[in-house]
Amino acid sequence: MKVVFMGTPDFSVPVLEALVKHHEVVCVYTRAPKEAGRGHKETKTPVHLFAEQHGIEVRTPKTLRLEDEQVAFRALNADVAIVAAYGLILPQPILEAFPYGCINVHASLLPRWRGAAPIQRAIEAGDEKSGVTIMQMDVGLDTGDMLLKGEVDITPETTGEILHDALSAIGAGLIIEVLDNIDKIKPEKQDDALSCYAAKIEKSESKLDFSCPAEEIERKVRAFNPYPATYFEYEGERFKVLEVEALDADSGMECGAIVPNDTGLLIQCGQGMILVLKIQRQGKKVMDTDELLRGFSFAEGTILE
RNA sequence: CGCGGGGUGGAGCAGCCCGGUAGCUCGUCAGGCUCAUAACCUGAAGGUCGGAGGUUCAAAUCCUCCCCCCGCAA
Repeated sequence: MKVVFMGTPDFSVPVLEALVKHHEVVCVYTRAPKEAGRGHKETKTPVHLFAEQHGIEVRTPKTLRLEDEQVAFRALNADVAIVAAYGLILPQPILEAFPYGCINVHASLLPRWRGAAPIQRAIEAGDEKSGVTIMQMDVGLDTGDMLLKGEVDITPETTGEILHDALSAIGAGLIIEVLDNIDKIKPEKQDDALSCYAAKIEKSESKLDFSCPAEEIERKVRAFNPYPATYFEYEGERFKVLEVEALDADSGMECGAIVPNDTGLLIQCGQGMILVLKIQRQGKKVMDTDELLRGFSFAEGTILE
């Protein structure tokens, strides 16, 4: 099929890669390059770079609301547009531009976790399953009819990164399957009653709140690993926390207290304690906590806020 | 020109501001103690202090340039 691809981050790349292999990708839409990274150099999106390497035309409109853009889009005369974490709203004329419309690769088992950060929210909430839903887009936010799903278990070891990579790969496989059977698949409506929204992750959420139960903190650390990662502050310095173990025991000290022990960095939480296993100091690499503790020590009894 | 931290024996850190050839915790190896041990004791090996210049009687420590890693911000 003749396909237009719309996507932006790393998540989208495997999907694009699969499309390139099995179909004719005539044009790629992605977010415009922006100043990012150290030195604020202009940076192209992962999808942009991939498309360039494969000699595919790249377009980076700021919005698709303008009629000129919509005309240019339709002029591509494709069969379908595949959307995977693109980042721009698609207005009605875009959704209806091609015979098979716009088909979205969404990183959750819809109708659960519609919205921006389904991967992290699923882990954070303690879901036992996640997955990918391929759906026919409509004007709502991830409300379109579902075409195909793929599931994956969330285990106690599943981090945001692991789930992200798994879903990206699953999505790449499913989209090919959908396109191969596009005329046979029966769209299924979403049950709005079962829906929930995966709010965008705010910076402020990265800071750990030790008044929460240890288990909740453990899930959040896992969900946010490696990005944006959780942290706490100690003597004005930021320590990223990449992996913890929740302990079902209490020290009797107040929340956030560094509990004296000879195992490692132990912190009292609202209920239970956490043992920090992987940590990253500012300017340093991620390391096992006991490694850091060979040359650095946290004062026992300090209350982390 | 966005802001900032760091590169010191295998690992993690200190020393650098106030120059005088390197220290701590751990690991490794050997020996000892012990019923035994990840515990303890004794000893040993292991570093051109990221690289190149410069200043100086003397630089890990001061100056210049380069390479690499990372945090914030975006």
